[in-house]
Parts: sequence; C-alpha cells; structure tokens
Amino acid sequence: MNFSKTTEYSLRILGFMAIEDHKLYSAEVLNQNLDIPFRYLRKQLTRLTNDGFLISYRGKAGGYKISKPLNEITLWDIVNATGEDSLYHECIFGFDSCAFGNKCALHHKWAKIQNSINDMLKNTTLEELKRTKPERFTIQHNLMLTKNV
Amino acid sequence: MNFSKTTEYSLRILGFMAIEDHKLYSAEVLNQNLDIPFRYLRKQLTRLTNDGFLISYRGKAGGYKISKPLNEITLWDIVNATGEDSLYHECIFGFDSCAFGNKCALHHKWAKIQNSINDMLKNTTLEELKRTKPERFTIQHNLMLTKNV
DNA sequence: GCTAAATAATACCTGAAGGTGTCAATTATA
DNA sequence: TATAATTGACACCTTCAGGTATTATTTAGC
Ligand code: SF4
Ligand code: SF4
Repeated sequence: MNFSKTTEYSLRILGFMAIEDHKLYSAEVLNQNLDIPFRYLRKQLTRLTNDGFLISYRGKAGGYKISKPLNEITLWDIVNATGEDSLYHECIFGFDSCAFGNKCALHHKWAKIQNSINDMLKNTTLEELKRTKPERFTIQHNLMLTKNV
Repeated sequence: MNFSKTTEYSLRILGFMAIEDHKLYSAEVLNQNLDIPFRYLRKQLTRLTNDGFLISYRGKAGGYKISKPLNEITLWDIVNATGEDSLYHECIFGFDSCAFGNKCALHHKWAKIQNSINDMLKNTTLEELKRTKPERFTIQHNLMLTKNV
C-alpha cells in the first residue's frame, strides 16, 4: 500500500529539482539534500535520464537538469516510469481474474479508490508542486567522512 | 501501491470462508478453492488462528472456522494483522519527517487518498461481502499429483 | 595536453518476503 | 488401541528490490 522505495526516490528527486528548475544539479548536491544512498541515487539519475525526465551533462562541472516544462511532467509519468508493476491489482483479493460470476461488494469500492489515485496522479504536475513554493527541502545530514564516487 | 501478497491471501481466505461462515474448512479444501501454495496457506491459517480470526480444530475431521460474527471483522482488522508495515508513509516522497516548513501541494492530496482508503477499510466488514452473495469463488486448478501435507 | 570532477556501465552483494520440507501433536472412527 | 486425517512447530530455501563496488568515459579549466 505504498509506492516502492524507488518510486518514492524518483518523486523526491524530481520534486526537489522542480523547485528551482533549469538549475544544474550534481549527484553530489542531490545527495546532500535528499536522503538517498549515493550510489543508488546515481543509478536512478541515469535511469531518469534514459527515461527522458532529465538531461545529463558529463565531465567536470556536469550534472543533471529537468528536460522539459514542469507542466508536462505528471506524477503519473514518474510513477509509471519506475516500472511499478501495473500499479495495483484490479482485484483486492489479488486474484488474476475475477473469482465471481458477478462482481463482489468489494470490487467497486476498491475500483473507486484506484480511480481516485489515478486521477490525482494524472492531474498533478510538478508545476503545481513548484507553484506552492515550499521553502526547499531540508534534510539533516550526518558527517560525510568518505568521498562519494 | 498494492497490498502485500500475504495481505491479499488473508483477505482471500477470510473472504472465502465468510460466504458460508460457520462451516468448517480444512486447509486441503481451502487449497482447492483459493489459489495459494499449500504450505504457505497452512502457515497463514495458523497465523490467522493465533490472531483470533479463526478457530482451529486439530485431528481427524479437523479444520478452521471463523471465530466471530462477520460484522465484527473489518478489512482494516485483517490488513493490519498481517503486519503490513504502517500501511502507508504519510509523506508521498517517503520522507520520514516533512522536508518542508509548510506543507507542500502534494501533501493534502495524498492525505485525502489515505483517508479514503482508511475509511473504506474500517467501514467494510465481511458481513457486507457475504450480503452481496457472490456465487462462490471458482478457481481453475491443475491436477494434484502429490499429496498435500 | 593534463588533471580533476563529473556521469556511464556493469557486475556483484544483502535482507527480507514468500515459499518448502520434515516431523510432532491431536483426534475421529473403526 | 491402531490408523489415518488433520493442524502445529520450526528450520530451511529462493527470489528480487534495494544497495555497493569498480572501472571506464567525458569535459572544463589550468
Ligand atoms: S469482484 Fe471481487 S473477486 Fe472479483 S475481481 Fe472484483 S474484487 Fe476480485
Ligand atoms: S508536505 Fe510534502 S514533503 Fe512534507 S510530508 Fe507532506 S508530502 Fe512530504
């Protein structure tokens, strides 16, 4: 009943970058601000790049930035790109296909919830997040003793 | 964004047994009707027994039956008993504590969904499922070549 | 051109959820 | 009281999402 960690990370990364979009962020800087293990963050950044959400710049002074207008990126896009496996099972019991001739009482209740989630994901863009101008993410961090690579 | 398999199994087991409650079901019969690996089913049955949803009868002609009136068992009870870890993260980004001074745009949207799920789980009992009288579960099964133990 | 700072690629490790295997304990019925 | 059918206990195996480690490639700036 949660998004996968990877999905949460993706939302977190893009959500953070959206607040000051057009800026170039290195993995190092993102790591200082978001709470994601460095190498896993790196992995997700290249995935998000391959999936078209980010443009990456290699070499010294390189980094990542958001690739398109914020109002063209919905949460739905982000969540689905993660490979979140079909988001939810149609059947609340987890049956592959319905076990009843005619739908049971839970079916429509569950479908209603699925729809409300879908709607919210499809109708929310990063632009909306930015518009509320939350005063940027603030993560408490432990001392960095090792150099990140 | 799905219930864990174990949660789905629990709903499935109790949902099935609710349709003709008071009946005594052996693990064998449940295995023939629900699509859950036999030994894992067994494990869950004893857990559901320990958690108070079922009463078990050992020995020949033994089995399980639902332990209390259907209207006293909510989906919420079942889902929570599974150990589904706190059902969902308050923050859609998966932060442990809020990363913003004042709530971001996504917060209330996500909270609204959480509430609708909670409400539906808390207000739905097995009795309601039974009342719609779905014409019992029908699972296609492969030949059983080995004896279940 | 050299070097340092960045990303890319690729392979490996780990913990926990889901699933198995074996044997012990209980009980109806013949 | 012997047997077979059932559940209980407990240890083990498997799979894969999440996380690491290492080395290669790119590029700004001296
Ligand atoms: S009607 Fe009930 S059993 Fe059938 S798919 Fe819907 S939730 Fe599952
Ligand atoms: S306001 Fe935004 S960042 Fe803060 S807890 Fe809610 S969803 Fe998370």
